[in-house]
Amino acid sequence: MITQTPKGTRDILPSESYKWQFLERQIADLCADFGYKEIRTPVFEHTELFQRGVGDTTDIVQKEMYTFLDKGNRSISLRPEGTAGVVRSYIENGMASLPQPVKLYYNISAYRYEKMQKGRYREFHQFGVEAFGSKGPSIDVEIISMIKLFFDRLGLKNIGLNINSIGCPVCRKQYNDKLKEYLRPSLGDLCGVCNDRFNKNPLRIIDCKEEKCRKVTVGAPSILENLCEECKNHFEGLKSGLDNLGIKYNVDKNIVRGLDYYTKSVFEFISDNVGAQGTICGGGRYDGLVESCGGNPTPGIGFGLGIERLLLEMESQGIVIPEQKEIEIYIAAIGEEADIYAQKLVFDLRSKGIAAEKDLMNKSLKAQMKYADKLGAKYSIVLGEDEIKNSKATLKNMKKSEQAEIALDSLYEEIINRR
RNA sequence: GUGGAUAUAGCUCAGUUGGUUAGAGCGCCAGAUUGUGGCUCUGGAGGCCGUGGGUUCGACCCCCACUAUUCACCCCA
Repeated sequence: MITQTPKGTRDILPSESYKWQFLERQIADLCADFGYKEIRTPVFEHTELFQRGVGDTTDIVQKEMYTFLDKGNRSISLRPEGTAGVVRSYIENGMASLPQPVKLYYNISAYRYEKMQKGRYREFHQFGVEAFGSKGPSIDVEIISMIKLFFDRLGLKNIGLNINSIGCPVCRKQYNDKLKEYLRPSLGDLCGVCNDRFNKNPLRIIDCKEEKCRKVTVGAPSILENLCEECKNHFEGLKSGLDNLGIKYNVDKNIVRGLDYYTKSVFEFISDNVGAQGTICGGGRYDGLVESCGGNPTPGIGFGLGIERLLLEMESQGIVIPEQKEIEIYIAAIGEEADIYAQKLVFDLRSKGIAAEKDLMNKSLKAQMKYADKLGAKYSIVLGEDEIKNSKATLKNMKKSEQAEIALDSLYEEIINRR
């Protein structure tokens, strides 16, 4: 059907769009306070970028990307997340020669071919941040505190923060070997997917929800206890930094994140109101990503925050978002002459920044008043022959039902004075 | 990819053991003595009853398929 949006997409109608605009303003303010500048990258990139950047072994790349050949026979993919494009841009535009760290944010749509569910769409929107060049835990703390403040400003409560460290390539390799050793005898008891994971990414087995796999992994060595000295110190630095800011967190050894590029710190903000898709925000450090995409070795960290899920959470917490500015004055006109006069009056008011409306449907006076009421106009005036002849009219306060005689050429001042 | 639920007006939903012109509330439009909204009343527009087959004298209702929506698994924002 051509009168239906494609699966997993939807229209954002005026009854919703003001909420999005509100969040966009909040995001811009937040990022200004933290010194993050906006970056806009293309909706599509070369498929190889995501294969390299997000990871060949991930579900996202293997089965969820919108990939197609363009007319020049290039393999193109719609972005399934925001980080890869930003990393590409960092390298391409030589941002390594900018003052470090480079702190960027974006507010984008992203695309994944997934089965629909509450809080999960094929076209979804993400507010994300990426910071390049800083390897200490202090920027990890900054980024987490930024999200925390964002939620606080929106009035959200009870959003849990889980953190973990998944180590660097060095200690993760050692840990993986240890884990494989532990799991090898019980390989037959693991699910099929985990048998695949055993060679590709054994860390993910810890995260498996299958009952039989959990049984096997109960006593498995944890990555946290097997971090190298540097990673351990980094994680301690993150925790004490959060303590210092009074940010509560829970260490969850099972957070692994589905994207391959993460190293050291990973974190997620969780709600139980959104349904099965409770992760409102997820992120972490990716110290090897810039290099593996072809840049010089550069540490990085970032997060992605799902706008749809955020809105669901705000709704379930009963948070009211202010609507667009109301119509200040409705000018009702009777007859053709008055209508022409009203057109000019409305234009003059609008030119000066006053939201004004007039009839466009040839409605009766009564219907015009009704319409003014539905628009939520604060004031109305009625223009007929007499008013135009005398240059005077009655200004009516719609809420209080009070009326006052005013001169037409002082209408602007009268409205301003009543604000 | 696996499993469940659902599909009637713009929205939220009724619709009798299968029976003749398919209903309500909200919303929209217009009126209720000629120039003033909200409350009330009256009227109107608006439905291929998701699509296609089947059973039946007869299907919104029963059966099958498809499509779409939705929830969960998985994955993730």
